[in-house]
Amino acid sequence: MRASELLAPTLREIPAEAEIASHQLLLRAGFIRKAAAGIYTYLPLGRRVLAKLERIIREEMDRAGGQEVVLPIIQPAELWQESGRWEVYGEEMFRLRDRHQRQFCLGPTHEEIITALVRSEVNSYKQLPLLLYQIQNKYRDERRPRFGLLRGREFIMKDLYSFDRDQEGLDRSYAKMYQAYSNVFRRCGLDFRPVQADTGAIGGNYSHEFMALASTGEALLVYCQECDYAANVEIAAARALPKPVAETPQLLQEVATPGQKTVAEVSAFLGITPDRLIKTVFYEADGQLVAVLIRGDRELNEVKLQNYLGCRHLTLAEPEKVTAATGAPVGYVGPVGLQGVPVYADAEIPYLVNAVAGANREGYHLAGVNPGRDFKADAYADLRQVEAGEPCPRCGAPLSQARGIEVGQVFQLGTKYSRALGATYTDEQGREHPIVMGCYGIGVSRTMAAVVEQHHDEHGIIWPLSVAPFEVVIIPASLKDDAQREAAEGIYAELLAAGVEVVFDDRDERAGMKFVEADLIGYPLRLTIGKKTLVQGTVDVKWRHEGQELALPREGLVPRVKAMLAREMEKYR
RNA sequence: CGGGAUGUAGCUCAGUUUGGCUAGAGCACCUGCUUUGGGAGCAGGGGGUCGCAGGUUCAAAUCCUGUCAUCCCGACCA
Repeated sequence: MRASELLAPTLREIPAEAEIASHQLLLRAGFIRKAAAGIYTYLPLGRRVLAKLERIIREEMDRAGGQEVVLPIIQPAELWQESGRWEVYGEEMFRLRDRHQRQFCLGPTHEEIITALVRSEVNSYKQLPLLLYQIQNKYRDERRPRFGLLRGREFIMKDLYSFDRDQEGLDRSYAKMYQAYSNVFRRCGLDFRPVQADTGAIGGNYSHEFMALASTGEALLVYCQECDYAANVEIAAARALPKPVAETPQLLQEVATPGQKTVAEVSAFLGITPDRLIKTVFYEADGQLVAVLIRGDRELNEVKLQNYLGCRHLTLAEPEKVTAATGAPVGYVGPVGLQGVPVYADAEIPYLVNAVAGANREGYHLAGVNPGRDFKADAYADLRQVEAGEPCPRCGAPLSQARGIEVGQVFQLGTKYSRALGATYTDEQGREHPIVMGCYGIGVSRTMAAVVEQHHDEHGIIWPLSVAPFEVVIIPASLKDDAQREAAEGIYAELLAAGVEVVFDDRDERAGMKFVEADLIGYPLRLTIGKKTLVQGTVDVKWRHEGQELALPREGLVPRVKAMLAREMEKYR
């Protein structure tokens, strides 16, 4: 490709809308342009990176036994009504009507449509297991799209669905995909970690997320330095139980705490540490008010709470409802004497001795609160968020914390969709069973952004060779110099003939500008031809990810470059 | 959806408080000359319904009302 013909419009300045490195650099280097909030156009360079990612994904999916299909983006409402998700998905689904007023949606995911296909085409155990996948646009009308490609409303996803006759079959499919995903992300050059994950609204019972480690990631995860335990904090189990306090239980006593409402205020006012407080938080779980108790220095984990309660919707209760239930405003509520509201306490709560909690009376707290004696919770459970440094639930070594970008997730769905949609098979005895399903997603466009988050410097992107839009860029220092132009043209022709993906920067621009742009775009390998190198019979060769520039002989250059590329590519196998 | 902010040239922004000349700058773009190993210099040039719609006024980028869009924080979420 000649740079003079390549549409790669670079921006000198950082677009005001972009906050994080991947968004800024993909815009500046001319890979993407925004069409609307959360909706992007991929320019030629961006399209080439996507193609590289997709190729790696296809190879790994095919190797694991997957078969590629293309499912429709526009899906009929009936299927979603059958599964019950037409209502559940709510505002996040893009909906539309055709000219006959029939309802459709733009597919936010494809479980329904693939299950419908399989129920009509698969009837026998002889047809199982089956792994079907596609690489397709997905549509989710996010309330708040952000961070460029990391959270869009239209995005590219690889989704594979596995169909097995039983749980053992699903376990095998799941293991295959887990391995395939590890291969994909390793080949993309990502520093990633699979973590145990919540199964969320999609349902199912077992799941891992593949996290690309990045400080800009939206997900928080913990992992063990000693063993291979790693989990999203949403579900990471808290195992640390506090040491018993050797203190004599005292009498319950009301203390005036005028104007002191938060944990920080109350603990400072009373001169105690926050871990002596009981925080009482009210939620509405599918419309029912519940009280949750947690130690003052801890954070409640809403995912754990929701999973424990088994409710569909969980929201913080309105302050008015809290007051109606307790007789006191938020900030002064507590478990002692609380009536008519189920109370769920974190597992640490029973270890507290002489704690402080709200008195259910404005301006007052209770001291000397002793769980069990002064109140009884309806249930105790692990409801708090795990923190860095706590012991690993598996081996006890300290946990570390990191942020990650969720680039993939694997789920065991079970029979949720096959039952809802009637996808069954007949076994050897002629009995009918629901097909056991799994689903496995990779955010392709998000992966592109994640790679940039991990591979960039102050000058621009540093693409891993495996996903770079081109492998090599050729920069002649001056095109006006016929000798340089001819030398560059010759190398370009040879590289093309050798099957190297190469851009020849044949634009009549200053060399400095070409270097700056090449660094911004992130071509892995750069060949520079100048006056000096011509005299020496050499070409300057430089990896984008290294500082050192090498002067290699012009003679035998192309085979040498091919060998360098092959060696570099070994990193991504 | 709640809170905050911003919409002026392709991009980054000034001008809006206190209404008043032909609406500005830098970058980008076009032409010419010079330059040519890290986003060149000089000269000339093109490009703007000031998001949109109403309103107030002799006069609106500027004030008022509505509306749309975009971004940030939060809530929510495969």
